[in-house]
Amino acid sequence: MSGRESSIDTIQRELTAFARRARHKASQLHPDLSLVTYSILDLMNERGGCRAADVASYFMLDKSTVSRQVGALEKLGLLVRETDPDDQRGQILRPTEAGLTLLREAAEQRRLSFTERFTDWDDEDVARFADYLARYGAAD
Amino acid sequence: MSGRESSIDTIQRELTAFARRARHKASQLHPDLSLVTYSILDLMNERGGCRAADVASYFMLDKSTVSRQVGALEKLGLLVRETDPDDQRGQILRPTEAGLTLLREAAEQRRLSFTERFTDWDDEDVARFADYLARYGAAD
DNA sequence: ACATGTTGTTGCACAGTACAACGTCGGGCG
DNA sequence: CGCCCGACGTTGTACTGTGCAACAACATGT
Repeated sequence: MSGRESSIDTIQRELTAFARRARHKASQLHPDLSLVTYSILDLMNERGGCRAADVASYFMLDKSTVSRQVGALEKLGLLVRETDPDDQRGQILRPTEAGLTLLREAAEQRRLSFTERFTDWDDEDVARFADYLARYGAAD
Repeated sequence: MSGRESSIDTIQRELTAFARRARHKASQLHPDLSLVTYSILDLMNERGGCRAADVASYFMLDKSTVSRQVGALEKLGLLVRETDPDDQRGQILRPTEAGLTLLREAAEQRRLSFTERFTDWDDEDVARFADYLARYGAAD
């Protein structure tokens, strides 16, 4: 197996292992926000409001799943939905203040944890790693 | 926010997004092997046989979860368990021939898919990306 | 105006997971 | 040696996340 192939194998394996651990770590990091709900809130926030269909396609989730998650988040008062004035079928999702606060806290927790594990990396390596991941993710 | 911090943010976000999509993609790639069972088989294979406790700690799973997954894999004839001669409590898990075959096929599917998305990366970048991921994963 | 497609909701079923209680075995300490 | 504690795995129970299918409401093009 060539060097390139074995590198690709490593990438595959490491990313898979990461995925397998992610749920557990997310629940450790911010117990009141699951990996899914965190991701959804985060996307809504970054996009400045978005529709359920966007969330579904971005995370490759069924729309029914998103519908329920959104319902749960709304019940918790973390987001609001407004019917899209331009399209009465759709609705626009936005985090509430409470949602934003929770999101910020969770992000802070995550950042602490991530920062800690990069202590022995120098800046250039961190930057390059981020670039590679972004490049990889962009094609997802 | 410093460049380093924003890089760490990117890493965080990309890894999380990846994790959210992983299950779906795994089921696309090899429908008869879930992300979990694939990972477990793969670990057993790479370690040349291992105990359930190893799997649990490696993937941060509860031992009951592992026990059930292993049970399922055994029922499918993909692995065998032998009681550890050195410690009658434990058991050593090994993929069967059928398990190895399935694993090889799945790995091939994955490799194709991964290879495809790295077509426009040059060798050095792929190698460095792999190194970074391995380094990251080692601290997990 | 009607057929077709898009957006979200609901009913149903199932996989994956955790936690707790338990049986079994191994190892250290009196 | 005999006991107790700890490690390994299994089973019962409950919950979350997920997908698929059927549906309702709205939009769009002909």
